[in-house]
Amino acid sequence: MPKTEVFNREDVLKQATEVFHTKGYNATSMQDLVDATGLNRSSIYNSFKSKQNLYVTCLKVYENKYQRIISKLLLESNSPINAIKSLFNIYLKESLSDNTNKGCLIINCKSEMANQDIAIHKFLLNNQKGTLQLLEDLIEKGQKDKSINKNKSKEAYALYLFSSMQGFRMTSILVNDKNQLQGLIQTTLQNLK
Amino acid sequence: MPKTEVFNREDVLKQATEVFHTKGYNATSMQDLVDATGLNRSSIYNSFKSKQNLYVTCLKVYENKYQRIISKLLLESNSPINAIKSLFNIYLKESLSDNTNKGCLIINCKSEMANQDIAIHKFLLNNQKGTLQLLEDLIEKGQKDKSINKNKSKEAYALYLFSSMQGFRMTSILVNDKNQLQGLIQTTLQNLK
DNA sequence: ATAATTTTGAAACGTTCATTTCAAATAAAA
DNA sequence: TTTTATTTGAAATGAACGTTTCAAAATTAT
Repeated sequence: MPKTEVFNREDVLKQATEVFHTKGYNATSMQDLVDATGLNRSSIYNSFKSKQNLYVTCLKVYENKYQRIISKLLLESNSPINAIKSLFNIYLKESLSDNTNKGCLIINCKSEMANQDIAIHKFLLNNQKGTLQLLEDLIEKGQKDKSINKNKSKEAYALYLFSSMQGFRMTSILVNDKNQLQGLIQTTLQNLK
Repeated sequence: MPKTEVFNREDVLKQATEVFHTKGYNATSMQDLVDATGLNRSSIYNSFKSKQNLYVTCLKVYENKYQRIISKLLLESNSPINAIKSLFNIYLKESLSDNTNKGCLIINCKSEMANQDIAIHKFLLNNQKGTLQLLEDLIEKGQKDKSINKNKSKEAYALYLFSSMQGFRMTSILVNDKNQLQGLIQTTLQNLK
């Protein structure tokens, strides 16, 4: 009986994410989203409820994308330390290919919204928890196979890497030199060896 | 002949900075600034030209504040590595005492505005250049007095610390546990020893 | 075909935005 | 005290904001 959605939800979210990523939440207007997606205003509200809800949906899609990337990477890597290195290299590659220097959507979100919106605050806490857990598991393995030293606990190293990744993604907004960024990754990881 | 400004410019900038710091640039309205400063709309425009110009002025005041803190700290510290440690500890202290978890004004600015406003982009580049130069000088001294190892060049370690500081300040937005943050500083600095 | 249900388009909602205007108040210099 | 330059207050500017409304179009099942 019902007429069904004609647009491709995945595409629309991709386009909306691109806008939020480039301009941030507050600088993105509903008109920007209408223009970027080609959808009608009311279709957006019909399908995504509100600007804030659409934003959170984009965050989750973005989060999922990286979770899939990381999972794949873990399977491909022969050792935990190489998996970590590959992860940094993905950030490096993305940064170098992004001419608009947008940085990371989730880090931008944290900077702009963490203390302003409780739903987003919750999302960020959950994202952090998951990332730390994943890193802890990796480090535990690395410390067992001796590719990572035992100077610090897995919890300490996980937080270190979590923090380093945020630093790297912030740094690579204004530093676009490949050698410098590769050096930064090396320096960061030398701490674990 | 002229009637002179009655308000205290320093106070007004402090109040405006607080608003920008808490809400970010785009979420801060002129009304917010009027409310926070107690100034009249037209007085703000008269004295600060525009919202964007006021924002940049606040950024510069904030930057100066830290430059003064760091200078003082360099004089007080007996060694470069301790100066660096003290700097991280200042960030730690600020983070723990900031119940609103605002993060760093300049990092928030980079995340929100670096790719949106060329005047701000320029400010950020200059800020980065100054910070890196200061860190390089410190590291050079540390490598001379052997408190910092020579595994990497002073340029590489300066970028590492610059990046680590950004990571730390991002991390401390959602991690408020003193022990964890102290551990993070330790882990970060162990790399230099 | 018809009925049922949803999406769509266009316009309008009331609010808030950054900025401007301008006369009144103010204060230093003459 | 008058002149001169500036700051102030309050109101207004027009544009943009996020969201709602609702009739028309569209699509599927009967």
